Amino acid sequence: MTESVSRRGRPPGTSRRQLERIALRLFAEHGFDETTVDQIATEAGINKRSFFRYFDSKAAVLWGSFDAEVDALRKELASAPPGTPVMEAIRKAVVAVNHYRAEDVPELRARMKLIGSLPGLNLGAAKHYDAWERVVSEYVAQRVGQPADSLYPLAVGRVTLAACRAAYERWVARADANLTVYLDAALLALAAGFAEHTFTEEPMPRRHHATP
Amino acid sequence: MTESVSRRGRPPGTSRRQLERIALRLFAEHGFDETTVDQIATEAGINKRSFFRYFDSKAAVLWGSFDAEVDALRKELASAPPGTPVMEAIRKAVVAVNHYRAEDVPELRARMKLIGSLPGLNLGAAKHYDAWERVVSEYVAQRVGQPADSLYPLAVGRVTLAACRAAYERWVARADANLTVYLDAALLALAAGFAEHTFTEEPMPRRHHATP
DNA sequence: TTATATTCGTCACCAACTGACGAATATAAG
DNA sequence: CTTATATTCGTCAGTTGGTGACGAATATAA
Repeated sequence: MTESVSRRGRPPGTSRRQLERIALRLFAEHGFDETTVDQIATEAGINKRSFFRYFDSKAAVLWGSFDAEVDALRKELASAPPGTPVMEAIRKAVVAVNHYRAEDVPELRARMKLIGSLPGLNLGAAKHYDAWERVVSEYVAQRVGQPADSLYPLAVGRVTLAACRAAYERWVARADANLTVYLDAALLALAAGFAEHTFTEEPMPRRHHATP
Repeated sequence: MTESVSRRGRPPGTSRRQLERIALRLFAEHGFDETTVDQIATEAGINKRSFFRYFDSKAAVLWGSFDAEVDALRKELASAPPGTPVMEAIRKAVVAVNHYRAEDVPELRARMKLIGSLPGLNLGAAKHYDAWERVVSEYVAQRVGQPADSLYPLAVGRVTLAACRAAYERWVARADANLTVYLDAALLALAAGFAEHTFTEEPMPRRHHATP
């Protein structure tokens, strides 16, 4: 579709997307640590060295869509109605960005499962999380007229991501509800300061509901 | 002082603490990535292989005191007055655990600086953070009668750590205030749901105040 | 003196990366 | 058609973190 009219030079032997698919499949089959870069590269018909020309690291494969989401979140926040309370705007933006087409959900779930549950998936996480948090922090900074690296914007950024990670984890564990239900519940509770009266039941899956 | 009456076998060539000191110094001088395990081991008069008998990984050196703090937090929460609101109890426990003797502050600061700011210090972080979060989650779970891996306890654990990390980062950046002031401010704002009226100034250092 | 426990150093090895360099393969310019 | 240039590729050699195996070193206990 987005055919870049064929440039000069030797054509690529594969694509980022293709490597991603192969890697995710191997990770799911044999585990992350048990899958070597050599296996992924060989299966894609390229050399190990070339794999690292597509991805900075083995773990970076898992973060492909995450990075794109960070951009989406930035745009979503930029177009938020100016009157909205901060936490409400953040919540709505996060929820909006996390609507996925039904066909994309299985891969997303596999990705999150690897990122969240696998031992040793610590690697490279903070780098990407930081970008996510910074987006929120900068929005808060702009809203309240403080530097983005001052305490409150920083804290809101970190805390929001933390709440989302908890929501992701529950969603992955139960595998039966709409992701946004969990995100919304977690961020609502956050905006309420996690006061006791917000500790009701877990949000209940109402069956899958298609996203527009 | 805690002289373990001299056991059998060949005596250790060095100590965890000694390796820690050497490593932190080298990290500060040349950076984390630029310091090899071989250098640390050689400087301590032992072999690279023996280094890994003291620490599981190179990054684990930075987390020595952190792991101890997790235990302290668990105990602190266990002895919290039952009537206290949850977020208040957590806040007080976190603050209590983070009182350091003045002489220990410089090393703590160096440690946190490496953990928080250095590129590539992502490694192994999640593993330790998880332990921290789980302590809070389990407390919340017990307080509200839900499983520790259900959404709200999970979210409170993650979110609390996130707020603390933001406080740590500001404290490291400004290097002039008492750590607990930042922690307290961040957790108070969290308990208030980060509503706008809590976005005042940054907490102000009142000079260092000795901890009992 | 001998048995046993504990740490140590050495060696061999794997996997994640990285830099260098020339080969392969495409289009564009002459 | 030939040549220049761009782009990706594979190979290779090397560094570093990390692990398993095994015997040597060194202490106390029998």
